[in-house]
Amino acid sequence: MKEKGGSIYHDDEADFEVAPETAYDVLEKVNDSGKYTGDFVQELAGSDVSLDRLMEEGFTRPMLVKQKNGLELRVPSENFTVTDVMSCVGKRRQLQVFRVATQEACEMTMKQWTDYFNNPDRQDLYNCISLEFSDTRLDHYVESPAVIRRLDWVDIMWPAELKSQGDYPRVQKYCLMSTKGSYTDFHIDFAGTSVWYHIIKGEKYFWLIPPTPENLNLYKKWIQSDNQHETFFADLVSECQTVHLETGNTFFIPSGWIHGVYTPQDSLVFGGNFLHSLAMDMHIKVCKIESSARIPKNNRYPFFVDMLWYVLRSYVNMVTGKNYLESDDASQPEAGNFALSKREATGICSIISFLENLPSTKKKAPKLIKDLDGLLNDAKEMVKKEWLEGQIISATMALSKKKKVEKPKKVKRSVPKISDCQNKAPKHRRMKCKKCEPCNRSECGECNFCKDMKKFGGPGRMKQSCVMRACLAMRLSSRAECGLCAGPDASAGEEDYQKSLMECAECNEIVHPRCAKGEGKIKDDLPNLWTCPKCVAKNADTNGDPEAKRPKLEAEVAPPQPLGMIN
DNA sequence: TGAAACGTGACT
DNA sequence: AGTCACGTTTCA
Ligand SMILES: [Zn+2]
Ligand SMILES: [Zn+2]
Ligand SMILES: [Zn+2]
Ligand SMILES: [Zn+2]
Repeated sequence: MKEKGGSIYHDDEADFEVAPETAYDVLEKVNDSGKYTGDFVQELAGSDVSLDRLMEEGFTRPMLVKQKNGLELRVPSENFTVTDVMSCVGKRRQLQVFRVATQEACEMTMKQWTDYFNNPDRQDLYNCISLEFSDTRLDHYVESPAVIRRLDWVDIMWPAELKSQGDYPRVQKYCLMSTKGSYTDFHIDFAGTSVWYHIIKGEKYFWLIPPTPENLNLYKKWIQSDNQHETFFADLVSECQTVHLETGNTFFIPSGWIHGVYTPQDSLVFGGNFLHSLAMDMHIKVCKIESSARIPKNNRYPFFVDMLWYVLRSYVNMVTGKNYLESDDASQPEAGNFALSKREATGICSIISFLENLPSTKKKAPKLIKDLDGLLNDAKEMVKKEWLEGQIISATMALSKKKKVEKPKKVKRSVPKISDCQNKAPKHRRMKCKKCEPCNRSECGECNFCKDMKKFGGPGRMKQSCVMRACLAMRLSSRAECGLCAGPDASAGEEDYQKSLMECAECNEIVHPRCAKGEGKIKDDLPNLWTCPKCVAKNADTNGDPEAKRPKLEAEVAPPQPLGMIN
């Protein structure tokens, strides 16, 4: 995963190399589109991207859907900005970004990133392609196309019990923010995951290469070569196709496809990676390539082997009715009544042989399966039996109907304690920011609050804003004052006076941090919100333990996840 | 002064 | 936990 700028770096002035630089001009490659004449991409209407179609065709060609209607994809409008992303994920969220000039990964906060992105005078090119946001408020604004949800192994194979606890491969929802001129060199997404990819705003330019055995061999050699980034991989293969994506387009990349990405315009993209039953062989193939290339764990599909065990157990359950999952909701309805198609059986054979041949160090039971050998034996028996001839995938079809798991809502914190009930200032009403994407939407006319409005023929009693217009960054009233320095000679009106005011989430007091003594604890849910020094001290008192509140239980610590989707 | 709609509390 | 109703705040 290397990032490069669109232009050649000087290689004539130094006989020492700082870092492997491009030996070609990416823009030149973009303009040389006549050279890459493959014909793989299917252009479809959203409603044509159906489960039936994918199961029939096997999802082996990239698909382009220009208008999202029919995909049942939920995304914000093209007015959604990087600032809105910040409002959702929090200013202090750490991002992994790539510095284009040096091609190195580095970290910055969401706030730093937003300031960088919103300033048109950019000194350096950076590219952010690895913000997984399913643990943030953004989660509710983005949902993958319906057909993807019915294929994604995380949704249909991973135990719901674990997923609802946040214990699952978190690669389903990425936000990609790319500056004009960014480039991601050729790669295969981890474990040969397929990708859905929706352009909220901007443009993307893909080079696409099918994962034929020849191309995979070339790719293997190329990623292990010393001069990988001096060679434009598309020039090594016999067939490559380019595709230019624009605002509103949705793109689907099949398993294993080798692709490079250029960013012709600043762009905001939502997308996700997924494993699925139509590409079992490819997942194993790519996993083996990654292992032999010693790809670091951070850049691989998390819990891939665990996932294979869960997949195997799901098929064994569907076909034989036997259950190897230690869980309450272990069995599917009508389990035991399904057969395997030839393609399913072939894929499952790949998985069986992969799991069987794991070195004993890696043959570790996933959390909810104990009897690995029993499962393997039953799986082997299962694939020996006759499979449904001609029938398209059956067990998979049945599994695709598995219900979506509900996330536990964020627990409303702090039961009102006796100490809290005292000296609480009256709540200050916050106002819509009028800048974020929801603030600038028009009324949907369909939600409960809209229907209540007189303008939509309702009684007008509820007096609430349209749910689609819920502000992402509710601001303090413009007449808010510092409770400490406000007075006749206060410097109200100065720009900083308003901007730096902080409201305490617990006692509701509004003060300047500089006027309060002690350290407050800034909150990221709303602008200008913190726990004031007084309340921080009070909490420390109440808890007895002044420093750390409560040590996190092992189960609460998020499992390690990859640093990023590779586009 | 009127329109918009926030925060809260009662009800289910 | 979700729905509904209302007094009241804020802005223009
Ligand atoms: Zn509405
Ligand atoms: Zn807003
Ligand atoms: Zn002050
Ligand atoms: Zn406070």
